[in-house]
Amino acid sequence: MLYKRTHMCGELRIDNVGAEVVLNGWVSKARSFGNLVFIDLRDKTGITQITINEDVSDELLNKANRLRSEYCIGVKGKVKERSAKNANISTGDIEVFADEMVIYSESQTPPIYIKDDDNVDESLRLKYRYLDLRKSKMQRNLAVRHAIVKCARDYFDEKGFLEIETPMLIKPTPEGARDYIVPSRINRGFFYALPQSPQMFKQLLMVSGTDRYFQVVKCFRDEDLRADRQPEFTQIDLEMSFASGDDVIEVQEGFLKRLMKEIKGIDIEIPFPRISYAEAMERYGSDKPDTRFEIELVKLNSLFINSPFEVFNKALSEGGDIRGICVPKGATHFSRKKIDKLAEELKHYGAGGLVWIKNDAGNITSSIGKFFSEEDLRNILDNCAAVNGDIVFIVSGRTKVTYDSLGFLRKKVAEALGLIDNDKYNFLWVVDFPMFEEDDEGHIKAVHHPFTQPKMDELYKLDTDLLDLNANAYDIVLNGVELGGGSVRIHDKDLQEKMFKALGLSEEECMDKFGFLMEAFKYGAPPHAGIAYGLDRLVMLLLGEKSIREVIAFPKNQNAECPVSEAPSYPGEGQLEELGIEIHMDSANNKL
RNA sequence: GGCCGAGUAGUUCAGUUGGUUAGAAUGCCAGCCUGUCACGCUGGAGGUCGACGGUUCGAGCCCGUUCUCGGUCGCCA
Repeated sequence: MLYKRTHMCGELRIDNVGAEVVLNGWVSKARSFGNLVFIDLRDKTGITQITINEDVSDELLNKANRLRSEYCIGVKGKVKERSAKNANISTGDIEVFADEMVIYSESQTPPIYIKDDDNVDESLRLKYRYLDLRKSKMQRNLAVRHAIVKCARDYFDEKGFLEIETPMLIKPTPEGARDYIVPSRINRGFFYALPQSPQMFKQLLMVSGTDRYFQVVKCFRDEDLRADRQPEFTQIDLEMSFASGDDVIEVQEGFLKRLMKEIKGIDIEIPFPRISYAEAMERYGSDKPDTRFEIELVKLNSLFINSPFEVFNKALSEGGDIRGICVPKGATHFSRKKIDKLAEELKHYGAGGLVWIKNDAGNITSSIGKFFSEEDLRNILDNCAAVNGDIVFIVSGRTKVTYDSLGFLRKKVAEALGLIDNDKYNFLWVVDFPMFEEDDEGHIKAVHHPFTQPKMDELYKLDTDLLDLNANAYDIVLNGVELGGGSVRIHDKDLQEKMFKALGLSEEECMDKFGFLMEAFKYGAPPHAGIAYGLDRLVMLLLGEKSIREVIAFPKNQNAECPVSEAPSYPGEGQLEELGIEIHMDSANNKL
């Protein structure tokens, strides 16, 4: 039996009093007085109180007394005004007096509570995700995600973009992140890869004359997980022909402005500020700076030439730097113990130690007090614009170490001191990324990807100073999180070949990996540029969530497993045999 | 792979210096209850203290190993 519902559980209001209604949903809570039973009936829209007493029939009352949490039921009844109203819920003015009720299915005692502030262990939530998703917060998160995607589709449709699907089974290109590999039965011994991004196909679409492409697309990377990183994630991916970087940025600012208005009801100012990668690193120690608070890095090298503190001398003589940050009103907040703990955390970033100087009510103290006079210490404080009550933290070492440590530290202390305004949405373009960087083994690799066009006026550096060459690339950053990145692409075959060569790829490798793109570039490729957003991160930020798992229906756990279905699993001998695949048992983990 | 944190009832947690039968809240079960909405009252069930090993007269607690989960660094063109 199925009752055809007339309303959702969050809909009925005082105006509906007197109406005969039918509701379907789950028992959120049953409160029984024996001869009077109240049911909080829940669906994704809210809760309606169902009232059942002995006036109708003993059978109905008995059935009501059998109800337990999460039973799935249908109710027919009449809307009445409540004698005791509940201001906490939207339907609190009314209740439905049940005439009939059907129990669609019973429920065992659920392993997690279905309420928003339930701080149950995350692995339990993920295992019983279908129960977790019954929470109103999770339903809201899914709805907001939908609204964001719809907004993107509407906006880009209006701007002349076509949503076009690109293949999910593509050629493995083991550059950068690890691919997920899919065996082919028809081509035994050969494999597809799941795309890390639709990059090359969207460029082919530009060659195809599609002009403006976009796609809401799943992407896959077989790398370790984080709170903001899942092995399968969704991008809003787009590409524009005959477009400069500025053209792309302008369209995106229109999108993000509209998105913020539709989703958050906030008017944000465009155009967004733009800062260069070099400036972002120098001021914030990060290529995705959170600009909601003022703390900035200060380079202090010149203050410590031939200083009595050997550690700083060593850093300078090895070509490193000394940088500091001033934490306003931090002098009393940071005890020795807290500072030691921070120093310990900074070791992750390669910092050998953390030097501090406090101005506590005019009283200057410092971890390097015995090396410097009070006058010297005051001079350092002045250079960091520190005033009474402030504390200055200083890190020395390789340039990257000072950036990474202090970039982390400025965020850490801002959080600790409550300096971050959570209602602020600071969008920011970071531009002029370097084209190449050196990894630890001294290999040259692309910072962005090898299809990124260099700054054309710096092109000569391809032959002289690769590491000094900047890319025509841009990242969109919101509140310290990289929301997306894009670039002007190379559309010239010769330049693309030069890029591959600079990356140390042989002609043979290039043809094998990227030959089809190079081939396409022989037939009139238009200048083009694009960008891709991490949808999950975007939704996370707009909802104020700390993890993208909160905005993904069925996320993977830290071991990249699906806790609901228990993927991945062993495919079975038959399948493997058909694919011509043999598992070396000693290399497989002990789950086999 | 490294580092940090966590693992005790279905769930969230407490558990003192190593000492009798491991507690609380909530949930669950039973009974009573006609205006609750964190309903109330009475009673009850529920534990391999993640696992293994060691120290000890005695281990939830100390030591070692290991497993699981989360955070993070490496990694993420």
